Amino acid sequence: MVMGRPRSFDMDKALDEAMEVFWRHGYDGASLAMLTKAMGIKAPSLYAAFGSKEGLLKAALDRYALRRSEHMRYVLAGPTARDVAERFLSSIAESHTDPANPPGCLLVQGGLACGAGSENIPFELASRRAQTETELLERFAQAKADGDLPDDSEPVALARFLSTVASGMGVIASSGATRGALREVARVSLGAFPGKA
Amino acid sequence: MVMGRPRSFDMDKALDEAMEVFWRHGYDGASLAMLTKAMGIKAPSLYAAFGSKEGLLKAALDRYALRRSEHMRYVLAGPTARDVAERFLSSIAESHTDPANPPGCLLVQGGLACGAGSENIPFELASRRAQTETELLERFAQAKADGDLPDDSEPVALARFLSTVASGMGVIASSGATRGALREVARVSLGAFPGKA
DNA sequence: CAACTTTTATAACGAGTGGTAGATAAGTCT
DNA sequence: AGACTTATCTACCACTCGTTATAAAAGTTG
Repeated sequence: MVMGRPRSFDMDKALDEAMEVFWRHGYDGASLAMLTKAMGIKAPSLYAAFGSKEGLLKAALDRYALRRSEHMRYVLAGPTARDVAERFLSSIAESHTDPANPPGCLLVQGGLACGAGSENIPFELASRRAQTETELLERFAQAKADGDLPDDSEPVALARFLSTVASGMGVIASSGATRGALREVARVSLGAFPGKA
Repeated sequence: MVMGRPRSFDMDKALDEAMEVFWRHGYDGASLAMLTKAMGIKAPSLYAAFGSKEGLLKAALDRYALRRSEHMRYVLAGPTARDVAERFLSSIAESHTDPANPPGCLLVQGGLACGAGSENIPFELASRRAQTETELLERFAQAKADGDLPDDSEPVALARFLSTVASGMGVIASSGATRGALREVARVSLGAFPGKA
């Protein structure tokens, strides 16, 4: 079996560039012209590699998830539920204002609302956001079973609360909120979490 | 002076329809075709009345602000700062899941990220969101001065926290979160607020 | 080298974008 | 009624959108 002409661009580098464009402009706002220019390839190469604009987004989201899974591993490894919450919000304050990336969260910036023909993108993003919430939920349910969280605590509500605050932080970060402001939100939010003051 | 042919459509009705389209599809995702169809007018009438697509958005945002100002008057009239916070979050849980409107908040759904040529829309939305935060801030600063809030409380941080939670609720509402879920988030969030348990 | 497979670049596709002339219709005021 | 002003309609503008046909280029394998 013959191999054919090898790909002349680095897929991961190209995906990082595409991720940045989607992050900054959203799915609808990211045009093929922007994407191909940022990725340094022409449209046919893009379509050969990713199938469609939506396919490219999903590949970029997969790569984004890869980054986040490292964060989440650290977050979930917190010794107590409260530590997990603290790590979760703090790491978001940092990552959402990391000057190496566009401000905010790709899963929020990517598109809450889309035009005709892109109706499923918001669902795609929402399902990826839900995954993080589920991870928190499972961690808190375990903490409750272990007696780390009080018996009257509500893991579902706590996970949803943290996930909601995280989305909110994504919104204000994209509007220019500083890292200090996000840290403050994280600190105040933690006041709603059971455990030592 | 002569008056000319009178406008044959109801501006407020048309703006309500435009608002709904922007709300559901975002600024970039709302095409002129969608807008004119929903408003029941043709493009030249739209441009004569609003100048541009962006002008139409601003007019719709003004009308949206009008609605919200009624809510905020009630919210800010709460007897204590904690009541204000409770009213704020509760009213958002209701309004963001009002079946009469698209889910979520127009100021979030409208566009956190936009394409080329619409770069100022996110700023426009952010500045309107900031207004609500400022109103809360002023109310809490007053509460602190009155001794309603403790001396060590931070009105800026509290207002920002509530505003962030509100944005987060907008995000999860647009992803299909139920009214019950939003109420739960509101209830948990209130735990971060100083005052009686 | 020659056969084969895949990627690349050029160029274009039809559809849809926001926006606008130009003509016509519908009112008001003298 | 007739002059005047403004709104509405039809048709269209140049442009961009996501996507793709075609053919040349660049490798690997026999």
